[in-house]
Amino acid sequence: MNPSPVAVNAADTNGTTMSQMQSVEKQLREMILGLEIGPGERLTERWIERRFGASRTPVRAALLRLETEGLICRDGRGWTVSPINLAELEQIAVYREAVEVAAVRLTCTLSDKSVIDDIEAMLDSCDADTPREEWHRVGMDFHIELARLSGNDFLFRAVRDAMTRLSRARWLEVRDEAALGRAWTEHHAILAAVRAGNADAAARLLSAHIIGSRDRLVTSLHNDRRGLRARGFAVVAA
Amino acid sequence: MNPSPVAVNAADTNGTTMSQMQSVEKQLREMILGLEIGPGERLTERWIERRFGASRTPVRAALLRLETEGLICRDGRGWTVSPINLAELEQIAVYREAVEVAAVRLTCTLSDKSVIDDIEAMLDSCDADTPREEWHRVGMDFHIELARLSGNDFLFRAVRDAMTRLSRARWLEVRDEAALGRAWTEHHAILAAVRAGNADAAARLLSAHIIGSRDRLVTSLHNDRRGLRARGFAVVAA
DNA sequence: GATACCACTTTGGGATACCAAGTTGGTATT
DNA sequence: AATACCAACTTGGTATCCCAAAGTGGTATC
Repeated sequence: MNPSPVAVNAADTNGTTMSQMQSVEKQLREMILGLEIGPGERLTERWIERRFGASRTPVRAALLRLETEGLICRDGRGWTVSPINLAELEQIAVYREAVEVAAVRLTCTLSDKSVIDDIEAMLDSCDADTPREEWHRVGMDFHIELARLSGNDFLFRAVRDAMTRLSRARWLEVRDEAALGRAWTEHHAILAAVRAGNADAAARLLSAHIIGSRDRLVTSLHNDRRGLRARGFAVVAA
Repeated sequence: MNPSPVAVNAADTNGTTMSQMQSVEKQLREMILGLEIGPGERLTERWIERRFGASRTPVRAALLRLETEGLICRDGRGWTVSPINLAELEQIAVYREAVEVAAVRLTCTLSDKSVIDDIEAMLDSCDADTPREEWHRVGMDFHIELARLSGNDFLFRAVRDAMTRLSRARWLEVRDEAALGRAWTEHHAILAAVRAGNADAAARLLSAHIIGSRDRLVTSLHNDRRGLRARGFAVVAA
């Protein structure tokens, strides 16, 4: 994490040049989500300026946006990468349960079930050789894409934002292979219920999946609290 | 809406001076929600600078925040006050139903029911002499405060933000006195169910209330579409 | 009269200068 | 050695300046 005073002007997938603000926002978000900047770490606008070769105007705009995402928070005067907050993780799970269940119930009423195939293909793209990072991403995208199918933008954004907030914690989790396989199985079961148009079953399975994941996540983080703190990560107890 | 080049540095309830950014954000939000700036109207950073006597940095920060609230949106190059979008209103109602029902179910499990009294008192503070504007505010705050009781910050914020987005539309609605009384009655019925700890009943009543309100709101706006457009308000059809 | 063209204005994006408040490190005093 | 104090530095908040691009209006040409 050494400042390199080199302007990096990223380009989006269309090849068009992003604004400095978007560039800084994107890169900083990736550094935070990728734990290159640890939870609880202090941020100064000046450091970000030098690190990304941008001036303060786009840096501050990016910080404001990341604040609304909950990835950083004000620390009196100054900015801090949001700590991992176990109480918050539990609350998010309840929130997710509400919006994801509502979304999946909507999705079950859809006539066109073919879009389910895309999600199933995404799940099946993971096998024993797939790196953990990819499992992690697919596990998140499953929930996000499933919510997108509901057609309700607010439910979709709620799920996407909640998964973003959970992302770092899920990555920190000391997760054994069995847990990954378990999630994979549960995801498939949920999809099967959606495909059958069985809203009640899909809702029940999804709800149990979310709450179960939460419990394992919180337990895992709680047990590994010391290890995480030793790595310099701020973990706030529930 | 004439620019008056006078710096207005508002103060918050603590008497401490707000930053320019907060001041601009607050005042601009009030102008938008109060329909002093109509839905669909164009905004320029320069106009806001002059209007509030602030410079561009705080103005741009305020605009970024209001964008995440959905009150304004980018218009290519430039900003526009978000139009009233009937399709969006319908989606928000589904979103509200999900989060508010989840919140009220949590609230029903609370042991301390005395906090319910505060909300009931708020409802009862409205009578025949109360101005419409106050009825409007209390009607929104009922839902927000009920969600706050759940103790879940994400559900609370979701409800608060959704109500903010609905605010302008509800204010535009051509609402007869009977509808106001109807909402008041339904609010009381919901509170009674919560007080009795009857989560299923509370959920059912709240759900019906939200969906019923949505249908009346959308119908009202749809019928009055021409009148609203004549007032210069952009209303996007569902 | 219609249209192509060009100078001028306005706009948002960015860079930088300045300021007040808060830290920090060193120094003089006890 | 402990402490009170002060100067220099750092930081976020703000104002201002510059720039490229998009819009605008007038004009010359056909």
